[in-house]
Amino acid sequence: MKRRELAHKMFPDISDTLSDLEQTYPKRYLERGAYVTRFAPSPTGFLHTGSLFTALISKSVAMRKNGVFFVRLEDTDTKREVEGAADSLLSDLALFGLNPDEGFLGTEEKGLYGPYRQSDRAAIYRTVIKQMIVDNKAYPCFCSNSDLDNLRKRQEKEKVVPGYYGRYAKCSTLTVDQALKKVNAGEDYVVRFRSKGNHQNKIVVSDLLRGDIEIAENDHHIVILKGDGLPTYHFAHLCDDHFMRTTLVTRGEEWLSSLPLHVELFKSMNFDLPKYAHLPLINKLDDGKKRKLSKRYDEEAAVSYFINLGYPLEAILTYLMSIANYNFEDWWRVNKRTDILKFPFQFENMSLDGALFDVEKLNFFAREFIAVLTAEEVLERLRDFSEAQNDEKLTKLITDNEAYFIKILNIERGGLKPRKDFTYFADIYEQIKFFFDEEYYPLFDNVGINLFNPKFSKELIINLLTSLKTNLVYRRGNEVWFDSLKKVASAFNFALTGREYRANPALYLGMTGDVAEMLRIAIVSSKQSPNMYEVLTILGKKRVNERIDYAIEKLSK
RNA sequence: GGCCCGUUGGAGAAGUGGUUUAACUCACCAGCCUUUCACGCUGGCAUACAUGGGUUCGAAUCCCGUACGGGUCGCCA
Repeated sequence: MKRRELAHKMFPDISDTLSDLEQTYPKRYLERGAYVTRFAPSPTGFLHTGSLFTALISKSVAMRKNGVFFVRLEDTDTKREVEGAADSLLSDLALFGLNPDEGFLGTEEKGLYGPYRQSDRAAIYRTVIKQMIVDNKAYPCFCSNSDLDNLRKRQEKEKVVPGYYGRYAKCSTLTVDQALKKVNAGEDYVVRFRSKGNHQNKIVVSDLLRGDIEIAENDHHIVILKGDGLPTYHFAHLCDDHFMRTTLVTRGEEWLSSLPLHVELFKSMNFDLPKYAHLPLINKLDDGKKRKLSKRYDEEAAVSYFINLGYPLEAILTYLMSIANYNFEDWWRVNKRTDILKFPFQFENMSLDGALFDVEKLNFFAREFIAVLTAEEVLERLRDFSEAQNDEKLTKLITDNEAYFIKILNIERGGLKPRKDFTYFADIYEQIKFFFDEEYYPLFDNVGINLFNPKFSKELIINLLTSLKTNLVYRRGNEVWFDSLKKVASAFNFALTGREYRANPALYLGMTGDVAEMLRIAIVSSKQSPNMYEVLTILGKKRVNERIDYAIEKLSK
């Protein structure tokens, strides 16, 4: 048989058969209703927010019924491969706790269905293709790039669908002898799938999210093996998801249009078609228009953007899940500290149109998340963050002042109404740095000194601060302390309450709040701060007085 | 352009023919609380069912057309 000769000539190294592969990669034993899903990134850059979304859902679905979630590295595009991308993809995935049950893990592989890196699977692809050549389901194509360019131009002129199909599929009509001759002559070739489809026919394909979709049959003779000997995505999908026994393919909506092709591929090989869930894309609003998040233009497209700002990773997942399932937020409200993978994600509860990425909502979840951590947990994470960012100054500061940090982070933390003022970890030190003298003094020089209300004379402020220094009562609680402040204010003819002041502004210089503000500026160099009594207690009377003295000194100039 | 998917207030989104004068969450605004901020509470904003036909006693919900948005048409994935 001539075709066998051709196949052997093209793939002399292959002696295995399809049934060998079937035996090597047997069907998996699974619980009823369990899914085998996968995360299949190509190492062309950092983890994309959309990929994380897909991975989260794949993992959730697999976990539900003791299925399998595995990672396969799709590294067949050698031109676009980025050094180190595979490792960072994997480490980011691990950071998010989306640990695979099996697959490509960087330095090693786990599982019986490997190799899990496509560049290591050449023998498998070649075995399948060899059989396809024998069965006349595929053929070598000798068209050059310029041949294809010309074809496209011609088709554009003729106003027909561009592509290699039907009467345009020149090499599909080559006889086996002709092909053999070219191969023997050492001509370059790719391998194409011989489609039997008819574009006029409609087929029904099924998607877990969208239901049945009526769509034209594929009739394109797509490339399945590239000139470099590596498979294209479509063909790798066929071989890998069959022999890795994937039962549910979760991928972005952009793949929906190639589904007819994939259906034909599986059918032609008599492989069971996996189920598909084409997930909505995450978009962003750009100049009033909605568009897919783009790696190149949108900083929030790369998960690393949020990692570098120190967003709690749980919050990112929480946000993504809130996009994924409408009933998630209800669950979350009572499970704020529960592993998100415990949430029963369901495809039925997913909306079909791509959501706009909303940083504000992410910030909300992030604040909520940090607010329910203990001070120890916050510090632990702050330390991890500063180490990850190579912030030696902050790292050392934390190491040298652990107990102090804990006190600071404990202000108004805990209880039913915790303070919610940290959104991400890069934010924290900025907000609490006034607690450190080396930060406070320059801060007061640059900022604080200018914050005093011009309504009051410097002399008055100095006198008030001086009085506060000696008359404030610490150690007996917030109430007593604030009473002592009121007493000072009152002695200087400030109204006790805003209401009294507003009723008779002519009678007073100001109100207690004004005095509190002066003190606050002198102590924290800002008009805002957490509860002042707590701040003062943490700083200690000695340092408070030093700061007041400093403010007085500066005001006197 | 062909094909496919989608379309409920600024964002996410509930709703599957009558309980809808359309939930809920974020954002925003106001008031309360309050020594500031944050929290919390109360209220509000937002002319929200793309549009035109049809089916029906009745449509956000079913059908058809149109518009708009997105995706895809590679030896990229």
